Amino acid sequence: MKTIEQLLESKNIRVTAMRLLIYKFLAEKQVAVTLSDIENAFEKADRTTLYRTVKTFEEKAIVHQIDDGTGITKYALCEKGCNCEIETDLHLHFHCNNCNVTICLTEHKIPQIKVPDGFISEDINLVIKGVCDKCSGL
Amino acid sequence: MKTIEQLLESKNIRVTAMRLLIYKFLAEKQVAVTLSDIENAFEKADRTTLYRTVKTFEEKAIVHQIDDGTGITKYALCEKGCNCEIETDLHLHFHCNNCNVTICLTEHKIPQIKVPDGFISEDINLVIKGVCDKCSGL
DNA sequence: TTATAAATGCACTTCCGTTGCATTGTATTT
DNA sequence: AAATACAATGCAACGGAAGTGCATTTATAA
Ligand SMILES: [Mn+2]
Ligand SMILES: [Mn+2]
Ligand SMILES: [Zn+2]
Ligand SMILES: [Zn+2]
Repeated sequence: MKTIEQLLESKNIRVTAMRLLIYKFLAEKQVAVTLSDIENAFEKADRTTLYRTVKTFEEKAIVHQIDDGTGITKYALCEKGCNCEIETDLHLHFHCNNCNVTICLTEHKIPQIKVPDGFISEDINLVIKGVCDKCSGL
Repeated sequence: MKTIEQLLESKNIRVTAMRLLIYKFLAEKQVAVTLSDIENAFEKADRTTLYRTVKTFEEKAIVHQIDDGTGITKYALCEKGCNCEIETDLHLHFHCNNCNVTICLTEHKIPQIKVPDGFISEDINLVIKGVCDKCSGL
């Protein structure tokens, strides 16, 4: 089991207090978070620092960005072993219309989609909207 | 073959010069357009009017909104016979990373996606990014 | 024609993402 | 340990796009 420090070092980015805190925050959350979510969790930190920290994490494939259609960018930790640098991790994302939460369905990979002749598929974004397990009561 | 006037009347919205122009503009385009695209095409018209016209078209299921992940909302005419009011028309959208164009693949419906127990799927957004037929040269 | 409601135009606001630049902090070299 | 080099942080400001309030114009109906 790698420590967070070791993870950051392995990605060649400096270990700083802020980065450790933000990583831990993301790790605790089971859901995708917005920049504002992080901002609210660390009121003392500057928005820009949080923004750039997340961007750095993204570049280094520590987190991935999620566009769930709400218009607000969300972020979630990558799975261990995911290789976002090379190709997108093609799991589904689910957005709950009731509690407004967005989660990674990492177990559910996006099926192969056939595109018309002449088109080349490089990346796929699939977001399902509906009611989540917590809200459906099923 | 319905005229545009008849279409608008059938949806219970007034036929105005602006609406006819915007409809024709959308009909000519084979690709999804942004509000800015429309703005540039009709420099004399006010942005708000264009914005509200498109919103009206959307409510009446004349156009549908497309979130292609670029962060800028795009719009395209609905197919005749689509029933966006009741349920989303589940066709794919393709975004070309080269020419930056987004198009409706109306013939390509989104396959059935299995969601985990307890989750209820109400709507699906599927965007494929890559190289379009015009750009691929295939 | 007049009354009623919808469409349009202008101004303004809000929100998110993003950048420039000065300052602080960390690591490396001498 | 001190000096150097570079990365991280904080503050301020910007830009684009979406959205709203309100006055004015235009279309429909009485
Ligand atoms: Mn995810
Ligand atoms: Mn479409
Ligand atoms: Zn929910
Ligand atoms: Zn193209």
